Parts: sequence; C-alpha cells; structure tokens
Amino acid sequence: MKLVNEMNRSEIVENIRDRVIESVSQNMYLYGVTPSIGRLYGTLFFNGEPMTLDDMKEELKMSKTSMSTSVRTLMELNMVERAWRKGIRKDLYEAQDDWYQIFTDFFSNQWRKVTAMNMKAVRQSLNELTRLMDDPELSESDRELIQTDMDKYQYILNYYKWLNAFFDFLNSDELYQVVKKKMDADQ
Amino acid sequence: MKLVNEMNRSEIVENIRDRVIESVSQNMYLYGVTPSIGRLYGTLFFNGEPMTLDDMKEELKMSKTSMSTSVRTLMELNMVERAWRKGIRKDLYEAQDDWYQIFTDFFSNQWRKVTAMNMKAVRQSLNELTRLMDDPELSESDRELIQTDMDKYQYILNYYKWLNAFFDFLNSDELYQVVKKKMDADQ
DNA sequence: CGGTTTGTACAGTTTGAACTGTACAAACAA
DNA sequence: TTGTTTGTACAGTTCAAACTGTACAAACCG
Repeated sequence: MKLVNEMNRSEIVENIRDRVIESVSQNMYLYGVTPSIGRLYGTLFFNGEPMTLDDMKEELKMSKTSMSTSVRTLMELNMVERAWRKGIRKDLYEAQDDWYQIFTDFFSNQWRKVTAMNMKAVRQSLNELTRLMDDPELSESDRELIQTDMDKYQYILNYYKWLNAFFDFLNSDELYQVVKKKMDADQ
Repeated sequence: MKLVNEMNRSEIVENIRDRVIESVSQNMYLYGVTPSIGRLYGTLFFNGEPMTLDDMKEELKMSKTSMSTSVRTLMELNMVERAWRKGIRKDLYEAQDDWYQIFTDFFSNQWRKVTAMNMKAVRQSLNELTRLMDDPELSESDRELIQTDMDKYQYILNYYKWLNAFFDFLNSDELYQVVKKKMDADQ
C-alpha cells in the first residue's frame, strides 16, 4: 500500500508502539485496572523519561483530573513511582519497569489484603458457632447442621493459610530457581 | 441483646453464613467477577446440594436471566459444574468446592489466555521493526530509536515466557511440596 | 505581601455494565 | 399432534463507575 511508504518512519514506529500499548492495556484488567489506566501505564513505560501530569494529559488527550487519579491508582499498585529532576517544579512520575516485581508485588499486596479480611470474618464466624455448640440443650440434628458449616469454615481457613504461604514463596528467591527449571524444561 | 435470644438457632446460623458469603463475594473481584456473581458462588458452595436456576432466583431474589448468565460465567471460571440427579428435569449446578484447584485453574486459564494474545501482538511488532531496520538508508539516530523499542519488546517477550513457565509450575505437583515447606516455616 | 502555578476535591455528566421482563426456541409430556 | 416447561436472546432500564470542568488549597515566586 502506497500510504505506508508515505508515512515517515517515526510515525510507523509510533503506530506499532500504540498497538502494543493498546494490547497491554486491554489485558490489565487482570490487575483490576481499566483500559485507560493501562494505557497510561503503557505510555509511561515506553516513554522511558518521567512525565508530568500535563505531559500525560497532552499525550492521552484526557483531563488532568483523570491523570491525577489514574497515576495514584498505579502508584498504589507499585506500577508507577515518583521521580525528581532538578529544575522541574511539577510532579514527575515514571513507570516501574520491572514486570517481575510488579507481578509478585501485586499478589503480596492486593491478595494478602483480601485474604486477611476474609480470614477475620471466617474466624469470627467459627468462634460464634463454637459458642453456639456449647449449649447442652442443642438437638443432635442441629449439632450436625452447625458442624457442617464449621467444617467449611475450617476448610476456608486452611486454604487461606496455604495461600499466604504461597505468597511467601512468591517473595522468596526460590521462585526464580524453580521457574527457571520449568523454563529450561520447556525448550 | 434480647432479640438474639429470640431468634431461632437456624436463623443465627443462617446470618453467620450470609456474612461469610458476603465477605467472600466482596473479594472475588480478584477473579474479575462482580459481588452478585460472588454471592451466587457462595450460596452454591454452602448449599452443598446442587441447585436449579429457580432455586437460585428464589434464594437471591434476582431474575432468572441473571442467574442463567451468572452461572455461565462461573462455569467458564471452573467454579461451578453441571450436576445430574435422576428424576429432575431442570438443569442443576453445584459449586466446585476445591479452592486450591480454582486458584490454579484461574491462572492457567485466564492469565495464559491473556499472555498468549499479548505475545502475539508483541511478536508481530518485533517483526515489523526488524524489517524496518533492514533499510540501509536508515540514519544512525533512527536506528537507535527503533532499537530502544525493540529492546523493550524483547523484554516483554522474555517476561511472558517466564510467566508461562510459572503457570506450568502452578499446575505441577512441586507446587504443593514447595508451599508446604513455607507453611511449616511459618509456625 | 499579592500573584502565579500546580494538584486535587467535588459536583455534574456521560458511558457502559449489571440487571430485568418479555418473548421465543428447544425439549419434553401426553 | 398440541400443551407445558425450561433456558436464554434481546431490548429496555437502572445504576455505578469513569471521566470532565470548575473551584479552591497549598506551594512557590517576586
């Protein structure tokens, strides 16, 4: 097609880059963020240099407010960090570009938070049922019914304990050795 | 409080159960599902017995259509399975109650799908840039610019390969041994 | 001190996703 | 065959989240 030949080279490179950013951002819902926020991360990642809110607003054609809130979200996920350059008064942000780190951090931070909350709720429920079981007037059939629930709660607790151990493993050095072995096996 | 004493026992047990279901469902956004769908899963999990769409509709006070689409979503995530009981004409569904399995399946299925798509896009981009680099008229500065992008694409590809090896590990027996070790260390 | 720049709180708007009700197709019953 | 039951497609509605613009507080400048 003639048009392509008429495009100047940096335009072509830019288009290719945009396609990759789009692809990455479309799939960042796995991290619980919207495509817009994903696009912002991609932009920062490929820009290399830190950017100001106004840079981002300009690049993505969105409001400054959106850029402000989006960049905060990315910071909470350890995907973006503050940066400083002397002589620049505006806040600067740059992409955390270690994707392995981002991946493991995500679990340690987000998932652990959630499991902790759930464990609390389940532990409390387990306690309340235990107290209920103390009642000597309880019929045998009631007892069985409650026990069924208690067994489930115990199962959930064990699972969460296991999950947390798994996250410990994710943060350990072993991870890389173990996965390396799998990679070599793949070849 | 007097009220509590007046509640009959199964009501109390029910309330405790609902609280746990709510807690679990609130946090199932990590699996990319809404609280409603999470609540449906929780209901099926604690019900034990398989349920029909009408059972669910009744239990959750929602439309049958919602139950139908929600249960499909849960099936795609391997969180719910079809069940059969003789004499019952309606479709029956029961919760997959092995949470370890659900967790590892989630990665194998959802994340792998996403990485595969991204890899495709990045590979294509890398190819196109390689072809662009063949042009002998390319200035040195253009070359460097393109090379910077190509390095990033290569980095992404390596990361995705690593991720896939990690998912292989998740599906392997090793996982349980390795995590077991961490759990014992925790005590 | 007043004047300027920068980030964000907040209210309002837009957009998309969740949810509902109806209408129908497929499966079954008689 | 006709009548009934069951699941889902589809159109419409409702609701929540994303996004914008304005207005202001905090920091900086002279």
